[in-house]
Formats: sequence, C-alpha cells, structure tokens
Amino acid sequence: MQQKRVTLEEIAQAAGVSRATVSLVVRKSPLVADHTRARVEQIMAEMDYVRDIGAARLRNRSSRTIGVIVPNLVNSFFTEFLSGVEEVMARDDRVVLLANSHDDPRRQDEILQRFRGHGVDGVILCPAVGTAPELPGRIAGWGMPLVQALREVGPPTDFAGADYISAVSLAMRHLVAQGCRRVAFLSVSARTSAREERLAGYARALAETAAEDAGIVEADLTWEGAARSAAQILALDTRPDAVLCFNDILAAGLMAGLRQAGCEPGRDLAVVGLDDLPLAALTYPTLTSVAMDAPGIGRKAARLLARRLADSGAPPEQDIVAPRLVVRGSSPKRV
Amino acid sequence: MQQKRVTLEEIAQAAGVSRATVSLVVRKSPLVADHTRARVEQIMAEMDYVRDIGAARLRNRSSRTIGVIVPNLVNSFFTEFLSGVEEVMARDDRVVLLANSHDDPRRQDEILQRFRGHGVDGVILCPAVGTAPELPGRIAGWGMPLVQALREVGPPTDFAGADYISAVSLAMRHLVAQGCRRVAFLSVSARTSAREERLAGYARALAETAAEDAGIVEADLTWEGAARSAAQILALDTRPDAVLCFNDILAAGLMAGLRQAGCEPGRDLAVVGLDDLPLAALTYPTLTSVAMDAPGIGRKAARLLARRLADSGAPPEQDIVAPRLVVRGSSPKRV
DNA sequence: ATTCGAATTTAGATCGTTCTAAATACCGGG
DNA sequence: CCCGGTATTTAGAACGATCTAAATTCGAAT
Repeated sequence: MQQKRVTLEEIAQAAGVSRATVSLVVRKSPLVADHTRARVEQIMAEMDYVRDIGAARLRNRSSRTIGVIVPNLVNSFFTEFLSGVEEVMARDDRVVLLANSHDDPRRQDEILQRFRGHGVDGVILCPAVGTAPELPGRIAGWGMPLVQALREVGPPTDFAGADYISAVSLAMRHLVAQGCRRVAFLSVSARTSAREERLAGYARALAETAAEDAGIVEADLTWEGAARSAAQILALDTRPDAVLCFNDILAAGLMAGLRQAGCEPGRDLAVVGLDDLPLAALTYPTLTSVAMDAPGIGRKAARLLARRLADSGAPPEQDIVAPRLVVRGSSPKRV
Repeated sequence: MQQKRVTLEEIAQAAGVSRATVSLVVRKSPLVADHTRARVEQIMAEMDYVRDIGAARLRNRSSRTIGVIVPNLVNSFFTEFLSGVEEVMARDDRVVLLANSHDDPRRQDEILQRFRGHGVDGVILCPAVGTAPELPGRIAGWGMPLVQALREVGPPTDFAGADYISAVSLAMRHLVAQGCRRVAFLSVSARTSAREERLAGYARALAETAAEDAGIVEADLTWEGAARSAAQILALDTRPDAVLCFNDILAAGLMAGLRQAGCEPGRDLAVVGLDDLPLAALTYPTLTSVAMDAPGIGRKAARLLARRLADSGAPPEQDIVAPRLVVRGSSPKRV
C-alpha cells in the first residue's frame, strides 16, 4: 500500500535536532548554522525525505500550486499558451492544476470550486463563452488571485492577451498592399471578447484602408465548419477577393472548402489567418497569418500571477503582446 | 489578502452539532440522520463552505489528485491524449496536475518529486526519451500507483497505448493495394519505444506484403525536420513510390518539403501518416493516415489508474486501442 | 569570571480534516 | 418502566508541516 512517508520528525531524530530546525533547513532559512544545515541536508538525502506540501499549506497558506482553466485543449493555440504557463511555473517550482471548461460556464464554476478546495494560490482563467461578468468579482471575494488570459469579462483585472485589433489591421493592410479590395471576414459564432475584438479590428481596418466590406460570415470554431462556409463566402453579393479569418483553424478549413468548391485558395481568393499556428506552414498553399506568440502570452500570464501573488495590492495590469505578420503563399500579389 | 476559510467547526457551531457530524455529512456517510443532514447541508450552502482537500488528505491519504507527465505539449497527439485523461478524471471528481518533461529524464525526475510532495494519488507517465528502465520500479517503491501511456519502459506495468505494429501493417497493405511497391519509412531520430514499435511494424509489414524496402530516413520530430528530409528521400538508391511516416506531423512536413523539391505529393509519391491528427484533413493533398484515437487512449489510461487506485493488488493490464485506416488524397490509386 | 547581544535552536500550539472508540438517543417488546 | 439493540452523534487524538515566543549557546567585551 501507500508507503509511509518520511517526516520532519524522523529526520530531526536522526540528526539529533528538533523538528523546527529541520523545517528551517527545508525552507533554506539563513537562521540555521552551516554545519547543522549540512548534516541535516545529508540525512534528508539519505532518508529520501519529501516535504509534504499539503501539510505545509495547511499551516502557512501557500500551496505552490496554481490552477489554469482553458475552454479547449484541441485548439493548439491554447495548448501553446498552456506550455508557456507551465514553463514559467515549473521554473518557479510551482505546479499547474489543469482543467478544461469545454466553454461551459457551469463546468467552469465546478472547476473553480475544486480549485478552491485544493487551496490553489491563484488562477489563470480563460473565461468560457457566456461567463457572467460578475465572476471575476466573485473570485476576488474568495480571496483568490486571478489573471484572465486571451479573453476577458467584467471590469479590468490582470490580463494577458494579444492585440487582435492591430493584428487584424496588419492583415488588412497586407491584403490591400497585395492588391485586394473586397475583403470578407470569416468569424466564429460563439460570442466571446475574442470575437468582438477581431470584429472591431475588422471594422477599424475597413475605415483605415481602401478595402471594401464584402461581408461577414459565421462558422463553428472547427475546420469542418469553416469548410462548409466556403460556399456562403463565394455566394456573397460582392464577390470577395480576400478573406480574413478569425484564426488559422478556420482559415485552413476554409481553404479546404474552397478547393472543394472549385476555387483555388491563393490564386482565386487570398486567405489570411490569425495566430500563426504550426499548422499554417503545412497547408497548401501555405497560410499567411499573424503570429500572436501563444507561449509568450502564457509566460506573461504566469508572470502576472506571480507578481499578484507577491503583491496583492498592486493595480491591475494588462499585458498585451504585439502581433507579427507572417507572409506565406495564401496571399500572393494580385496583377 | 487571503479570505479566511469557512471551516467544519464553524458549520458545526451554526448547525448545533459536532464537527464530526458535519464531516460525515460532507462525506455523504449514511450514518447521519436525514433531518440532520438536510439542516447541515443547507447551512453549508448558506455559508459557502468549501472542503479543504489538503487537510483531508493529510488525515486520510487521498488527495483526489493525479499527476500526468507528457514529453511535449505541442504535438497535438499528446494534448488530445491529455484531454481524454482530463475528461475521465473530471467526471470522477479528480483533478489533474500537469507537467511537461520536455523529453528530459532529469526534469522528469524533478516533476515526480514535486508530485510526491503534493501527495498525488497516482501518476500517468509518458516516459521521456532516455528514461531509465528502473524508473517504474522506483516509483512503485514510493508506493505511487503508476500507469504508463503511449511509451513504455522497464518490465510491464499498467499501460495504455496504441497498436502501432498493426497500424503500420494497415498502412502498408493499403499502399500495396493502391499499387505502390517501393516503400520508404520516415522515422524519428529519438529512441523511444514508440519508434522501435513502428520500425518493427515496418519490418513485419515488408515481410507480409509484396512491398520492397526502399530505405529508412530519420528526421527530428518537427515538421521542419521532415521537410528537410525530403531531399534525402528522393535521393534513395531505390526511388520510393510511397513513404510511410512516423506520424502526421512528419508526413505533413514531408509533403511540404517534397513540393519544394518539385515533387508533387500524392501524384508523384504517396504519403501516409500515423495518428490522424486534425491536421491530416487540412493539408493538400489531404493526408491518408491511421487513426489512433488519442483521447480514447487518454480515457483508457485514466480508467486504468482509477482501477489501480481502487485495487493496488491487481495484475498489470495492457490496454491497447486498435488502429483505423483513414484514406484521403495523399495515397491515390496508381495506374 | 560575568554580562550582553547576537546567533541558533526549540517546545508547543496550530492549520482543517478524518479517525477511533465511546457515548448518547431512540425504538419496540416484555 | 426497563432492556437490548440499532441508529446517531461526539470528544479528542491524529496527520505533517510552520509559526510564535521563548530558551539556549556562543563569543567578545568588560
């Protein structure tokens, strides 16, 4: 069965000191004399001591554990984000509790309760579609430090995300430079801040450039959904010469759908995605996209949370990464 | 600061019963009278009681937490796997501690120590490249239930994975049926059981079918690596008419590389992948692949661990999912 | 030697839960 | 109204660490 743990008490016994001293050694306190520390450390190594973090947390309220809630583990944008979070936390000797809300606010609530029960030090939340704007306030009421990431609800909290307004602008200016004029937008149907932001970017970019609004089409956030919407896009009143997509998954699906409909993406219709997933280099034609550095956003979110844990009084901070255009084959120069 | 928690004691006080009774209610013990239970539950709801799982674990040794170690969070095979694990665990009201070994055994060791300190109930491990075969034994020595997944080291433990030998056979028979004869294998360079298994499958399939070995080429496990290996493949002594790839990422990268080298994948050279990642439907030509049901493997791993937690004496079990061929555009009939 | 302050070490209470063993309440039958 | 038993409830000791406050040790200065 479960092996009995080696405890502080046993180490203390073996080293001929008190439990408290060993505890100080474990926590690398400068209070303990060098020779004592050395002896205790050696004995800990010999006896394979492993500190019980749960017990420690019970007393001092820090579990060195943080929770991360994402709405999805299939979209690689979230997993790249996650890997950034994990990287920083591991370096900081913290551990990540992972949960998937499946974009369901009820499940998200349950997860938060579970996290609460586990005594996480804080949470990084990418709010599910339909999350109540009051949620961040409630979480704060529990005394649980919160960083929102990628999406945002309610009044400002710590937030790490990407500037999709600029990203869409960037993409639009590129399309115009390539000679496109009638640009459609392939959006996602779920109402999230991510969607609103990109649509706002689209509107602003239309105002700023010579491009004309060829229409907005909606699809599920799956490549199949995007493929199905190809027909709709081709049937728009103003036949677009370019499509700007909510993200690379939709863009890739759209290209597949277009080809099926007899329209060669790139040649007949420029396509641009957002996020620059690894996928973008593997489609044909390769996909022009705007890179958002998902792991970077994850690292930023992790650092924001670390800062918040250190200083709960600091004012909320927004940490936004700048987009970077990556031109590939799906948006060639028009002649 | 950290809000003070509502404790059992306070609920007990408010309900006019003892701490022990409230504890029984929390744990849904049948010992407590219905009317008492009802009253206590109501008060718990009113006071927003959240049970401290850390404290509970300290006493009864079950944390309802399990650890998962994957070598990689970018390959979506692992994240799909992960989502299967997470799904089953969440349903079972357990929580997943996630860590990424980056295929580094030293990091993997550190993670295991952290997990130990957190008192996880068990671990699902996808061993890093170069993991010592003794590791599972050491973990067992700690009294920590272990399930290996996708890769395996050391003597048999509980294991959930896919039958890649059959998968490769399936792919090979398909290629032969399409009229291919000279089949090359694009492998990954890192030595893992996953690699050995697929190579063994390749060897066996060559023996079973009319196909001829056109050679084995190695690449990094990235699409860029695979793209670079396209030239090598085209330069093999026996010019292959088909390439079987270690996984879809390599297959997609290879197709991109082939095209760059002036060879049209599908038409000039059939390509088949393994895993059937979502990616496979989005390449051009779309990629024939062998589906391994990654989330299904994750669910199996989670269930194996749950079973092991319930009965630590049971004999080790291997749970292997069967492969399923998905034919797409990259392996057309030869004429 | 004595004293003082700094450097080290420690006893004992404590965190919030569950366990054990025992106490109390309740019920129907005699 | 007492009895035996079942049904419910409970006091108090754990679990393994950390905190507080106080005790001890150690030099150096007197």
